[in-house]
Amino acid sequence: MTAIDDRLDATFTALADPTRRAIVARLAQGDATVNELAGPFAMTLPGISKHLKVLERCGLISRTRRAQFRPCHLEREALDAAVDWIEESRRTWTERFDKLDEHLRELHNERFPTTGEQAHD
Amino acid sequence: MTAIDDRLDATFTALADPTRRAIVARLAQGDATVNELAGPFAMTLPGISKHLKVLERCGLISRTRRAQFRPCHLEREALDAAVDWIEESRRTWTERFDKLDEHLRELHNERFPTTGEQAHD
DNA sequence: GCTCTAGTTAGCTTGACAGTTAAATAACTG
DNA sequence: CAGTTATTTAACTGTCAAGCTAACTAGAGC
Repeated sequence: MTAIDDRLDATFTALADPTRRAIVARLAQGDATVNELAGPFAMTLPGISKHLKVLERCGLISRTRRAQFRPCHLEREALDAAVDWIEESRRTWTERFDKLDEHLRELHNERFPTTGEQAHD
Repeated sequence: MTAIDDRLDATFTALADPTRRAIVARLAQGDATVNELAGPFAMTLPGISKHLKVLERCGLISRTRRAQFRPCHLEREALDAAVDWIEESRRTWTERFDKLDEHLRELHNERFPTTGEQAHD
């Protein structure tokens, strides 16, 4: 329970930073080295390195080693976890309105037993 | 561009806090007053009030006034925006692999001109 | 071994944010 | 109007994360 929560904290925190979102978006198009990722930003390399560490710690990216390069790779599972959480909330929310809708329709049918089914606003 | 970015920052930041996620989850089941929302938490009311302000500022919730109560209401659009951003990254990512897949299939067909179409693993 | 490139770690400053208590506002109730 | 309930604002504290510079590690190439 708390483990999942911690992971979600980390993922949403990671995505809360525009630099990190840009990095994720870039990695969505393919793996890249740290220098390639740093290119578009007016930020020092250590800054980028820190962002990558944040992304790595929450599982959003992974890094291998190729010669002196450390190519970064996007991992979709952490993204899935974030979407799943949001969708879960949305699902409940929608369900609730479906029930309300149903309830209103029932009320309507009680009042106008044989009238049509339309219940628009 | 930056406006959307700021909104996303705010939304992901809002969702990065477990208390706020719990509040969102609770509100997904229906509107609630500040005291009702505060109930489950070992936190003072001003603390909750602050969290609600964060959620309100990024558009995740809205608040009306009914007597001395201020019922909170979940707004799905901000949730949608967050999911949309993630899905956009995922879409690119998937597209890329579809292309790779296609490429591999073509390579395979070159090598084994008349063999079957299966190219698993 | 020296040097160039790629990247990380260490140490620091600054600013934002979570949480607190105490006091203020707003609306209902007698 | 005085009192009660619901909620916010103000002011303060402690923690944590973003950014920097400077120094370090790791591998490639001469």
